[in-house]
Amino acid sequence: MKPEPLSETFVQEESYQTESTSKDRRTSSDSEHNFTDDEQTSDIEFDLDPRFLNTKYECLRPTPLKPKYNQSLVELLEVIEHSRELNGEERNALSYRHAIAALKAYPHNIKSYAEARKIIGVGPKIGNHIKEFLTTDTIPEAEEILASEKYQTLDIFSRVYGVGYKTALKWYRKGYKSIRECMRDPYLTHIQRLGLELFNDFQKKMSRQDIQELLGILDTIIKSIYSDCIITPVGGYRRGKEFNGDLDVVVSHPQEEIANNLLKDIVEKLMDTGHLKHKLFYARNKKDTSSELLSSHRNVMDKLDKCFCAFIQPSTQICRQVDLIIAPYSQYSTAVLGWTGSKQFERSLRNYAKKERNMTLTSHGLFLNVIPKRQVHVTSEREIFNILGIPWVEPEMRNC
DNA sequence: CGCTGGCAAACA
DNA sequence: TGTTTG
DNA sequence: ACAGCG
Repeated sequence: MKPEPLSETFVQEESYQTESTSKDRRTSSDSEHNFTDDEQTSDIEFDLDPRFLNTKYECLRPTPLKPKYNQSLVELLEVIEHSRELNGEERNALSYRHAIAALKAYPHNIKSYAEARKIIGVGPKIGNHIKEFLTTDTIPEAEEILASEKYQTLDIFSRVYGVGYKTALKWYRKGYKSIRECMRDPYLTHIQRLGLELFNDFQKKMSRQDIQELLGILDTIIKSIYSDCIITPVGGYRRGKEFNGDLDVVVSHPQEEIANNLLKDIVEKLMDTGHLKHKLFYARNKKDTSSELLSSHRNVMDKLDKCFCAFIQPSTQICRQVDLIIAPYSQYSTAVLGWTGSKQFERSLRNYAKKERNMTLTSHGLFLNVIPKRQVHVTSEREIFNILGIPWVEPEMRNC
């Protein structure tokens, strides 16, 4: 559990923590011109605020939910990012996400094109958008996107559970303009029909209080089955979001045999008690205790069980999306880490593990990529950070 | 200039 | 296998 | 119609 040799990419233990207490001592930010060195390319960050860790790995620095600076710039870039996603331009969207994540973590407002371009992740194209923003206070392309009927329609359709950009585009081309029209489409999958029917409820955000109500129910019911289950809310709720579209929960139990059958038991009970209305997605992995098949002894290659549910919230009677994930005890910490997100934080972590540590991180384990692949046993989130040699990042600061 | 970019698993 | 999910 | 890296 000791940190591996550090690659000097991250050093600063301080300047790191939730920062704030911004005693603006000489951050070079006010003096809008650096003194001498303009051409002194000797070192990496000249102009950049030294509190900012300039890296392509978002997981190495804390990113708040709401940026303190560059907020409207971030919102506009997010419009372009989303538009790229809706057009299936995945790589392109990813580039915007890198730039956005950096701006959210950046400790003051960007003041110039040159400053922006020094940030890893901001290249010529996005740099130009920022330049436009600095003079016009908006980004023309983002405004055009927001005003376009196509974007508005695709945006709505793609929010339906079971609908991605391909289906959204298909419906748009058929001339549908509303959710109601989509419901008459003759080629709906079962899940899409459900998604359309539940659309209005699923669009309603849950307050933290709403979520606490649901957690109370889950806690009571799950513990009535096995009192020593461990129940951990993850997802946006754990990252501190005030309002959430769904609730993700990781459940585990110290005894492997019990954990193996837990999902079935929980789902049955939730059905019996009338809380669970629909199963949107049910993944049950063969626990395959038959020792004959597959690899050598000690196989234990079970993956997570999970069930994405439509769950009635008693106080409001609104249907809520609740994602239940059952993890064997041995995979509990990687499951919690993996399901806490954000999506970009996960991508970054896994990419870092692979590229910088020759390891593979997934929600069901941490592996060393030697031949054959060897599992690294971990028992806590902190231990995973330590092994990867990454400074601890609070869940509330994983919002990249 | 060419390659990579996070992943696994269900449904139709 | 392609599409979608978290 | 993106950006970084080797």
